Amino acid sequence: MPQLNSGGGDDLGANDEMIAFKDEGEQDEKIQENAFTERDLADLKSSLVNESEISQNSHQPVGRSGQQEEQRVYEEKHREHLEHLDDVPKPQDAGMYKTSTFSGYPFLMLPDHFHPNGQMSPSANKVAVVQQPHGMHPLTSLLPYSNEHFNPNPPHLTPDMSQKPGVHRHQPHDLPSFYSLPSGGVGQITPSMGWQGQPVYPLSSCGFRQPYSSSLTSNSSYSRFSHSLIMGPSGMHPTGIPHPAIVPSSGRQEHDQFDIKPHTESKREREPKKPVIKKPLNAFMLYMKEMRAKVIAECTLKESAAINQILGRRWHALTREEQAKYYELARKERQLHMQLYPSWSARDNYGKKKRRKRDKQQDSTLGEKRSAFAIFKEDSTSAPILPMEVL
DNA sequence: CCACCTTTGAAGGGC
DNA sequence: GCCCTTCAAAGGTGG
Repeated sequence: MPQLNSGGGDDLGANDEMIAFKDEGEQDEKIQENAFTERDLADLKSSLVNESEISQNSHQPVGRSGQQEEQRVYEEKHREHLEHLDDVPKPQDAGMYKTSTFSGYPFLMLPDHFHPNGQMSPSANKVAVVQQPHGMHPLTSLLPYSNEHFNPNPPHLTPDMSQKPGVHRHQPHDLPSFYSLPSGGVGQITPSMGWQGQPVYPLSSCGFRQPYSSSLTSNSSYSRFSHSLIMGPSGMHPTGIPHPAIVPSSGRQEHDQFDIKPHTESKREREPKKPVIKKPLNAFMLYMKEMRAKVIAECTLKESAAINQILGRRWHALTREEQAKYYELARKERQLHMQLYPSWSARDNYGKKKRRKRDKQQDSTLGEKRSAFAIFKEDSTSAPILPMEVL
C-alpha cells in the first residue's frame, strides 16, 4: 500500500500519468481519498525531521515550489515512457501478474571501465544486475525518469561516454542479452570481468555528485547474478557464476562466497551451504538503496537505523509519481524474480534467523554433551558401566 | 560473530 | 478479508 502524500497539486492531470499496475492501480482511488490527510501526516512527520536533516535539507520537496517545474518535465518524459511501454509487446506469462502491464525487463549492462576512475569497488567482483552495489538500481538506469536520481547522463559521465557503442540504454525485451555472461565465466568473477552498472552518484547537498564511499558498495542480494533461466538446480549458472539473489544460507554474502579464506575454516564453514534465494526488493527498499548514500552525504549519518528513519519520512514526502517509479521497478523485480524462480516462495526464507539461532543452540548443547561425554570418557576407567536406559 | 535497530512493502498463514 | 509475522537492505552498535 503506497502511502502517498504531499501531492502538492500534482493531482491535476495525474490520472493519466499513473502506471496501471495491479496493486497500485487499486490503491489509486484510496490515494486520492487520503491524499489530504496523508499529506498532513507527512507534514507532521516532516516537522519531526531531526536536526541533522533539517540543517541540510533546505532543498527537500516539502515546499515543492522549485520542484513543480521539475515535476512537469518528469511527467512529460514519463508520459513518453509510458507510451513507449504501450508499444512494447506484453509478456506471454501474463498469468503471473494478472493485470500486469509489464513490458519487459529493461536492463543495462556496462563494462566495468565505466566505473569512475576505473577503480573497482571492494565488491566489484560481484555481478551487478538487478541491484547494483552503488545504490543505483539497474532498472532505474534505463527508465527515462527525469528525476535527478535517474539522470541518464550524470555529470560525471561525459556525453560521449554515455553514448559509447555497446552502451544500450534500452534493452527492454532482451533478457538474455542482459544476462549475457562473460566468456569463459568461472566460479569467481574477478573485478576485471565484473558487471558494473552505470554508477550514478547522489547529488550532495552542496549541489555536486560525489561517489559513494566504498562501504556503500554493498552486499546486495542481487549483486551477483546469472541467467537463472539456464541455471542449474543448485542455483548456480552452468558457468559457475552464482545468481545475485542466491546467497549462502549462512552469513553475509559479502564474505562468504567469494572470499577465499586461507585460514582454517570452522566446522560450520566447511558444511555445504545451501544457497538461499532472497526476496525481491519492494519499492521502498529500492528507494532506500538509491537514496541511502545521498542521505549519508547530506546528514553525515552512518547508522542505518537513523538513516532509514529519514528515508522513511522522505518516502512519505515523495509525490505519487515519484513513488510510482519505485513501485513499477519493484513490480518488475518481482516479475523477474518470479520468472527466475517460479517455485520460490517467500516462505522459503522464513525462520532463517530463528533457525540459525536454533542451530547455534544445538551446536552448543551438542558441544556440552560432547564435552560431558569426554569428561565421562576420561573418567570412565573408574566409572561403573551404566545400563542402556540411563544412557 | 551476530542480533538488534529502523524503515516500508510483499507475501504467507491463521482465523 | 483482516491481522500478524517474517524478510528484504544497510551498517553501526553492543552483547
